[in-house]
This record gives sequence, structure tokens and C-alpha cells, in this order.
Amino acid sequence: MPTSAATARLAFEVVKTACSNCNLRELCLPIGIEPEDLKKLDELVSTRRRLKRGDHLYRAGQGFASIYAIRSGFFKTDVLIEDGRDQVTGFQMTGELLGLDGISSEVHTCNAIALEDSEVCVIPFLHLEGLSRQIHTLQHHFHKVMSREIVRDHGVMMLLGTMRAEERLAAFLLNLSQRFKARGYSPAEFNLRMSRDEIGSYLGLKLETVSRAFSRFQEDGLLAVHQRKIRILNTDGLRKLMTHQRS
Amino acid sequence: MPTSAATARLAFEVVKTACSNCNLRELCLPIGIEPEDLKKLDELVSTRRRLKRGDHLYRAGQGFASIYAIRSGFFKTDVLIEDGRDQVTGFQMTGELLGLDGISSEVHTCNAIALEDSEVCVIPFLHLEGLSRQIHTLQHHFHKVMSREIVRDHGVMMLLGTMRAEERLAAFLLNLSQRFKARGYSPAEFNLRMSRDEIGSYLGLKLETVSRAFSRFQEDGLLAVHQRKIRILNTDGLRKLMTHQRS
DNA sequence: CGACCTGTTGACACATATCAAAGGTCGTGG
DNA sequence: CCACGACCTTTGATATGTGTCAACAGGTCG
Repeated sequence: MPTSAATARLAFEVVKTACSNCNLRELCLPIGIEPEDLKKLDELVSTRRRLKRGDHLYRAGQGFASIYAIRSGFFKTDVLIEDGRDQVTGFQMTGELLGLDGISSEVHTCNAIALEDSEVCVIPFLHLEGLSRQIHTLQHHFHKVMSREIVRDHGVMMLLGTMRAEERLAAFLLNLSQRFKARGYSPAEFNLRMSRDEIGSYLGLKLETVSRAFSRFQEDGLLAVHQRKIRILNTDGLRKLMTHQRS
Repeated sequence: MPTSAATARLAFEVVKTACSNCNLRELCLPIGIEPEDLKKLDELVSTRRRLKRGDHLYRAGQGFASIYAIRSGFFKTDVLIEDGRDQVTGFQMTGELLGLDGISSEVHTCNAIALEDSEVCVIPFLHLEGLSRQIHTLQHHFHKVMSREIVRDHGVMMLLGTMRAEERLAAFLLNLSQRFKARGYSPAEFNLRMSRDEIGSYLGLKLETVSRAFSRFQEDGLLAVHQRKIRILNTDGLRKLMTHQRS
């Protein structure tokens, strides 16, 4: 069936989606919206898009038209500068938004790449602005989401500016753990979707340093590490390590 | 006149301000807004606030109600974590907005401190949301401003994660230069409003390292440094240094 | 004028980067 | 089903950039 294959290759589907039925309501934009308004929202998210591991959701330099809500899967965003240096600026999971960076200049400023097979809701930005002029709670919630992104970035700046390697990794793992927990998964046991190199890039460290820190945590009984499978054995220990004063 | 002194101490004035007459229009929120709408904006910014050097505009933990547009002066924002570490997250100048971090949780997450005598317009946030439901261009411009803040933070993350000390300082100086230029000041000669320690905190470096980098730049003929007075002698040199591959 | 704050410079310590080698894991194709 | 190659991870030895500690210089303000 050539048509089916072609469709798959496009990795783009026009599916009538329904926020009113979506089980991500608590995480995604429509939080706290009145039932009557939810119908309007259904129009907002008109299409979904499926991506396979390694696919780009968007690339730096591409025109901006939509933001994306992750229905399932896992992403990274990274920026690249001329001289070849790059850095992972974030890892995003189910219920989180992608593409907010593109609003300012109508052009995406980073790459968004799926780290596992994923599905996103495509939210045309002008449409979102229109709707948020009608629905106060949507407008306010969207502003909160953008602001939260700013606060998150400040946290990363703090991490990069003041923490040492093991503190950074501890902070990273605790953050992941908490986000998995918020989604109903085990906060203690999870699979990393990213390589040591990607973790290092995010944390401003080399992959060898990340690897050594993992080994150290394992020696100290804080973690059980098996490849990308992580089990947190001592959350408090990690937390103490993270907030430990620079010696 | 005791009343006048008391008023000064309050550092808070209720002044009828007018965006329609403000010469910051090109930098601040009202960019590109129709004359008829500008009248509505005048209601938005009902008060101004004067701060002396060292005053806090707001503190982490305080309830959030307004954002602030800088009419004149210079600010820093910083975050503080329990264990005593802190970091400067940004320096803000005329025409830039402060307080966006507070939207997400209705509580400010950082401190905003005046680095010189300053004046800000107080913009009640609910009022801004109301008005941006009526004025599309205001809404869109506000979204752009928030997005730009996210992009800026990514730039800082890049700096902290991948650049070495001298590259960071070069990037910092070029950024300041460009912002002064955009405001009609000399891009080559300006006074730093912040201490070496504050620069170091922002750049994730110790003040001694910042000082040494300044000295090096001076030796190399890139800068003339006299205390906090900076003259850039070789912009291209700085730019090359900034984008230089890690050796 | 003297106290204090800020900045500069030097010597040394230390965390992390760099370079290198080897072992594991996974997917693919024979 | 096994074998191969590509990629990822771990670990060790060494190099290096920045932090730390300390002394001192210069400017500012009471």
C-alpha cells in the first residue's frame, strides 16, 4: 500500500482532536477552563503531528507559526552558534509546550528534536492569541506558562553559574524525577531518553564528567544505574548533595 | 517640610503618566499601537515609582501584582537559594520590563535592585491582560517581549555552558554596547553600573577572574578600562574572541 | 585624614576538560 | 541466529582554566 507508506513518511496527520476529551487537560493549556469554552478549544488544536525518534519538530531558522503541545514522547531543544558550539537548552515531556522561543522574531531560534517516537498537538499561534482574547482563563494560563519557562531558565542559569558537576547532575535527576511523578510515573525509577553527551551539554559538562558523576552516585549508594535506566535509592541524599555549599 | 521628606522616603509617587507622550514608546510596550488605542494605554500606567541606588523594586517571595517598565536607570535581578548561593540573572536598562518572572506563581522569584537612581512605570498585570484582550497589537507585542526574554535566557545558558571566561566577558560587553547603541548612547564608551563581583555572578565567574580578563583585554588593546569606565577600542577583536572555538 | 569598599595581582589548589583505550549494547544484514 | 559495525559508556592519566587565599593599591566618603 504505497499511500500508507507515503503518509507515514510525511509524518503529518490531519486528525480532528478534542481537548475536551484529552487526558492531558491538567497539564496542558486548557487547565481550569469552563466546559462551554472547551468546545472552542477543540477548534484550536486542529492537527496533530507524529514524529519518530531523531525527527526534528522544527529547526532554528524556520518560520514560526505554531506552538506545540506534547501529547506523548520526549524532546530536546538545542541552540547552535556559528563557530560550531551547541548546547541543549531543555528536555520536554508530555504536556509541556514547545516553540515559545519563536514568538519573539517569528523565527525559531532553536531546534526541537524527538528523543523517542512522539506525538504533538499543533497550535496555530495566531489562533491561540485570538482565542485567548475571548477566554480570560486561557490567556492567563498561557501567560503563566511563558513565565514559568522564564523561571525555569533562571534555575538553569543558577545551576550553570554556581553549581559543581555532581550538584548539577543531582539537580537534573531530581527535576526529572519530580516531573515523572507529576505525570503519574514512578519518581524513583525511570529511563533516561538522552545520552550522557546530551545531559552533559545541558548541564555544561563533558560527557566523561557526567559518566563519572553517575559512577560516583552509584558508589555512594544514591543511585542504581544501568545504562539509561535509573533508580533513585536516596532522594534526600541527592537533595543534600545538590544544596551543599561549595566547599 | 516633613511631608516632603516622608514622601521621598516612601519613594512612591502617584503621578498621572502618559504613554502617548512618552519618548520610550519605541522601546516599551506601546510599540506600533494606533493613536486611538494609546489613550487607553494611558490608563494602564497609572503610577510611577522612583528608586534610589540600592533600593529594591521587589523582592523574591513578595506577591506579584504588577510588571514594571524602566523609564530611566539601571537594574539587576538576582536569585538566592537556601544554601546561600546567589546569582545575578540579568541587568535591565531603560525601556526594558521587569517582573515577568512573577506571573507564573503570583509571587516574585527574584530580587530586582536599582543599580543607580531609577524610575519605573508600574503596570498592574490584570489591567495589562484586560487591555491586551482589546488591543491585538498590544497582546502580540507583550507575547513577543516574553518570548524575547526566553531567547535571551537561552543565550545566557549558552554562554554559561560553553564559553570560557574571556569569551563570556567579551559577549557581555558586546551585548551592553549594542543595547546602549540602541538607546542612542555611544556603543564604544560607557560606564558600567555594576561591580566586578556582580558581573562575575552574572557570568558564572569569580570577581578575580573578571578583573584578570579586563586586564588582559587592556593589554591586548581591545579595551581601555578605567574603573567602571569602559572604552571599546576593537569591537571586531572582541567579537572574534567571543566566537573563537574552544582551543 | 583615615576607614572602608572595590579592584588588581600573585601563588597555589583543585575541579573539570582533554586525550586515550577498552568494554558494552543495539540494530542490521548475512 | 549469529556476526559485524556503529555508537555509547566507562575508566585512567594528564593538562589546564578558574577558583581560592592573600596582600596591596586606589578611590570614595564620612
